[in-house]
Amino acid sequence: MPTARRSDTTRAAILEAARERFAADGYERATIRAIARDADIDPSMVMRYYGNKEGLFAAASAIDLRLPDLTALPDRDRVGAVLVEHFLDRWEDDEVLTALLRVGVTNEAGAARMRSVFAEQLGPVVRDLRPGAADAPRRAALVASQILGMALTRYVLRLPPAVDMPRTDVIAWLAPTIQHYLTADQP
Amino acid sequence: MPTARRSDTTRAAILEAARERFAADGYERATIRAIARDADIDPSMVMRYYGNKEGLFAAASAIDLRLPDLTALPDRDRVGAVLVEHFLDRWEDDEVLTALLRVGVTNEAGAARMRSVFAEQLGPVVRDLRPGAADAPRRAALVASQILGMALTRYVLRLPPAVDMPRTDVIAWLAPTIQHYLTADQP
DNA sequence: AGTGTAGGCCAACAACTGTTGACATGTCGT
DNA sequence: ACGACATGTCAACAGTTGTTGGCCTACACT
Repeated sequence: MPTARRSDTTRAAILEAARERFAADGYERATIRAIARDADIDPSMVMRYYGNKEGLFAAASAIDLRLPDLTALPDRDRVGAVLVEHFLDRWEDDEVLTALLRVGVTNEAGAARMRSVFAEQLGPVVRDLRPGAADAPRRAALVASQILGMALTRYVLRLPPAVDMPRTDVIAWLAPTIQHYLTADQP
Repeated sequence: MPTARRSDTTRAAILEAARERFAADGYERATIRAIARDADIDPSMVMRYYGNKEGLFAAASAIDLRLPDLTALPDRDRVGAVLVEHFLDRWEDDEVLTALLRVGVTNEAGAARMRSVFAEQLGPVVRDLRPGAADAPRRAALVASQILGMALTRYVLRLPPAVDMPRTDVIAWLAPTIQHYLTADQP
């Protein structure tokens, strides 16, 4: 176990500033200079600690969706609601998700990271829900399409009706959709 | 009626190249120089005809969703399927939609354009479907969230299961969702 | 035929980008 | 107290960006 280094606070400040900038501006417009200014350090420190801009993004975009174990849910009819609720929570308290979405749209490394996050974290959760079903990845992609679509319209594009919709209404509308994608027979 | 100018072919070439670049690269990485190179003209011509980069984007991102009149549909239960099919068509033969999506995520002018397109084109179609209903904008936003979410995962992020899904399967899965958002009672 | 003007090209600008290396400062073990 | 090493600062680099103004060319009208 590596002992705490004196520079850890600087590293952390850089990461936090980077996450904010990537989330607010996307990859290109989030400049190393602006990130360094936010973190109150010299731009060259970013290079020293993270190699280059890609390395910084890789470090800043590490994320754990913290998906719950849906098989442990007493009421199997509520998996859709639970999942929507969980994603709304995650999106609202972790700007990395918005950063990932913004960067993934214009940067191939960001898109790749987005793909692997969903394949490695959402995929297994969906698979465990219907053991032996070969179409689990497809169902996971359908879930992702609705979840990401709502995040896009509500938190990034900010379509007024999507922004104004109360959280409970979002859950009420989206839960049956997600439930359908997860549990319905193939149409 | 203004007579055809000699420069119209150049203007058109610039617009076409701009649409391609914006769709492929987003706003920041679609440089005026690259667009000019594609159109086989000098970068200064872009400025002469469109003022600046923002003006070029405004001109290149004009779009008509060509939404069908859903009230004229004989079978009211098929509005969801018709809409999904229509959007898949539009997305696959008009790169402006991808450009709008890519730019809207990192550029405020792009996001504004996206908002107005959906408010002015999708909004009325949804409103006409349930006359007198006050929640039409909300339903339109829900439809937008699912449509844009699928476009995002399939055409931009390229999640493999979403890319591999045959067109007919996409329609079969998404149609009930859209139908629900358009016609279900408030949950 | 001559001329005004629209169309087009070239070279340059100032600002900004990621990135680098040299140099100063501080901290720690000895 | 001294040297080694981590931490931080400064200035500069080469390249790219949007944008501008001057200049040349070819067409259209009288």
